[in-house]
Amino acid sequence: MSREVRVRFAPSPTGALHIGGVRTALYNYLFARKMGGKFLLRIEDTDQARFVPRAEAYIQESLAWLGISPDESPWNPGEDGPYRQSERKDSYMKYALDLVEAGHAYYAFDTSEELDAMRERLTAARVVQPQYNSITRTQMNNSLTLSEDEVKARLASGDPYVIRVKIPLKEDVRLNDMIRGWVMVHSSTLDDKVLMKSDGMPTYHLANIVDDHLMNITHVIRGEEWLPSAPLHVLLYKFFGWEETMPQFAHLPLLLKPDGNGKLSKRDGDKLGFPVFPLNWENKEDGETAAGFREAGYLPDAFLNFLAFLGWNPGDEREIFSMSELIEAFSMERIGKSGTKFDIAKAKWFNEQYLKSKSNGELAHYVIADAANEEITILQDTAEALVGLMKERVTFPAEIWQGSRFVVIAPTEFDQDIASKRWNSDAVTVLSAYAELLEGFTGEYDAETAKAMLNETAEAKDIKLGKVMQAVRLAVTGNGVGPDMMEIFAILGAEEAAKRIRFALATLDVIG
RNA sequence: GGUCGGUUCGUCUAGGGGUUAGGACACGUCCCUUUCACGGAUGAAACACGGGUUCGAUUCCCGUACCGACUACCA
Repeated sequence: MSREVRVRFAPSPTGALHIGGVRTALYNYLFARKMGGKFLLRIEDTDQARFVPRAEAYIQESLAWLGISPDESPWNPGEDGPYRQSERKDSYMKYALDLVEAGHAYYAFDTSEELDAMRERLTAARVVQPQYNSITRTQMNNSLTLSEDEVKARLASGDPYVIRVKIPLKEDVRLNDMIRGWVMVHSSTLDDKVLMKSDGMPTYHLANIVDDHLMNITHVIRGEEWLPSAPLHVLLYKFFGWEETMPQFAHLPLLLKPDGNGKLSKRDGDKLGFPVFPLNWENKEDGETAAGFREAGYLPDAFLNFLAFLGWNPGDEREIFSMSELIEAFSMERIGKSGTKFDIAKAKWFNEQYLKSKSNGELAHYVIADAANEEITILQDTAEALVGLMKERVTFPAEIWQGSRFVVIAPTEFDQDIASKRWNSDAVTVLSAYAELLEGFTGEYDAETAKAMLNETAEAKDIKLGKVMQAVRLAVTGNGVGPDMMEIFAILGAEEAAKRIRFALATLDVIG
């Protein structure tokens, strides 16, 4: 009988949540939903030195922005809480002690100076792997080398100590990773990792096993950087006698730098000019802000779609997926094994696709807000019209207002380059006649009539419309490029169009 | 250095013992067009290398190279 699927995303609140972490959260979420199970969020705050208070809220807001909603979390706890490791602190020592009792762990009193000395000694002796292991522990200060009385005395006197796992000398450790298949490691290459730190907090290795067991986690889906320590985790499950319910592991391929070498990091984003975080993050220490996808203008559903395809694909040629479609199509088997280079051009393409697919009404608020930033108030109808003009030609919402603000603000200056090439006598002839026509016009002025009237005007003067079109655009918008001219006329209305043409006629000098 | 993982167009990838090795992004060309885009069409572009196994290997096995992760009282 199979258990209900329960997965967790377990970030550390040490700063902004990296995009790779967001993808890990997404895959966990998709898997849980696909399997009809639960997705939990657990905060791994066992490192007191690196703790950043605002990071937790950042994680919460990032997931909320993308619609990755945990079924259980510090903010909506279920029955297996608490959901912060710091609040579970008391339970870890008991488990560590159980391991000591069973001979699978031991106390170690070595100071960091002694540890450094040991590593130096081993390096000098050309030991290939200087580490605290089954060989070297015999030369250190621990409950395996010290007498029972001395250990008791040290413990009683409050000497700082850690608890280390006692890795067996010779044992093949194997695990069946859902993405990578069988991975085998010999225990002799593992070291006696610290389980309990001297500050009384557990390390990740102990805490994640204890918590995953207590919280009935069935699948551990995490980044590939954990693969080397996975054998240790398997050993720990065995030592605790929890093999029966040991979760299945799935180690996700890493997100790589665009230029090919190494894990994607914060610095890459700064260097290459794109975000690596979901939301803006202000670093309180240096006062700098790391860019976020949200603030850069990425739509949450587009970003989500992009993220899902970084290492996964549905196996057919579809590319546009909503969250529910992702859930439907998702499967662990279709996650790739190799690292994925981060390609911002693809992210932009997704954003363009989503922008185009949205209604003008949905996007109008961006335009209203951007205009408001310039202390210009525009109506919903106007905003929607501007969206209609621009949404198929931009990558980000901010470009809508930028590319159409001339509709609201009549040009007072004109592109000199275009003027010097196109503002000829033909243009002036046609525009003068068109302005006159518009000034007497009282009918419905839409894109079609605007065009028909312009055509008639040009024909009457025996001038090819194409020859003067750029001049028309220049007169009305001040620019040589932009969205469909007739649509612009329709939004402006006959009166305003005439006014602008008159202004241009009075302002610009005819060439030739 | 050691352990582990990975390697199909520039990038994301499909495929998989016999295929014209497919798609998408980006790029080139053409069409559409009042500009710039959108859109449509089209082009260039890949199985890291060497050995096996096999009638046949890009696909399976081994090795090499390269890339990466890990190698803390951080996660």
